[in-house]
Amino acid sequence: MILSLSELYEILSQAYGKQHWWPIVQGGVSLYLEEYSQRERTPQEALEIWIGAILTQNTTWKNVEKALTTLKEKDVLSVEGLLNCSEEGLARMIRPVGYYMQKAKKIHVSMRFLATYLHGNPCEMRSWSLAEARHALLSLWGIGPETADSILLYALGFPVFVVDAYTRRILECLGYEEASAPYERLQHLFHQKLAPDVHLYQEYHALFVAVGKTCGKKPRCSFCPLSSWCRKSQENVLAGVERSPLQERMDKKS
DNA sequence: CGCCAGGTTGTTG
DNA sequence: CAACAACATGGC
Repeated sequence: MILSLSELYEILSQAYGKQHWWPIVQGGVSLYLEEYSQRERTPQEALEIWIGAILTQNTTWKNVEKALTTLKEKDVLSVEGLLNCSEEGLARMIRPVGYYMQKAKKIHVSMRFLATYLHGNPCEMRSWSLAEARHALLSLWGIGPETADSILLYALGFPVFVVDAYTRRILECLGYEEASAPYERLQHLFHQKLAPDVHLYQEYHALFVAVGKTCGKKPRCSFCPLSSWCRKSQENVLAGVERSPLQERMDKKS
């Protein structure tokens, strides 16, 4: 039998502990505070999460941290502040995240939306229905399903499950047929099997990222808490796919 | 030097 | 609708 989604959560939760997502950047470092799960995000925090969700598209968080730090130093991490920057100027400030021209434009599009429909306050979206809010986000250029759901779940506190590349990879390793299904179908699987609990969804997605880092395209099965349930683990050990850094150097020489 | 990272959009069969 | 290119920096 394959692991149920509830069992999977328990295993990851015990292996990695509380993740306290989504982080807020302060003094150049990311803070993962317990209080985030005990109160609603402030408008300022919600905006930072919104921007961060765009910046982190196909990029490491470390680079997003740098960009957010620069935006704070320049004191432009606000709807008005960002709209007062030219897209070129904004692009320069977020350069480390890559795709900076596109992302600068994406940020402007979102900020114009916030200024026009929400008085510049993302938290006002909490009075919308989940369906309306999600539809509005997806209509914005630069916001796809994962970014929309990250904003809904982490900035606004809607009970939506965030699906990402790691989610697919892990589920595939565990033998789930749905792993390659379209985004909404995979999301439906989680909504169907788990209670609509915001805190659970926030932690669960963060845990997928945590375990996903040990199970990249270079699997490190010996450090993975899922190895005994994982299809690939056995194959990798037998086929010698998992290499130590030393072995990898040897491979390159020959 | 090559591959990859908490995706999205536009183009093509 | 699936497959693919383009977008681009930083870390290992």
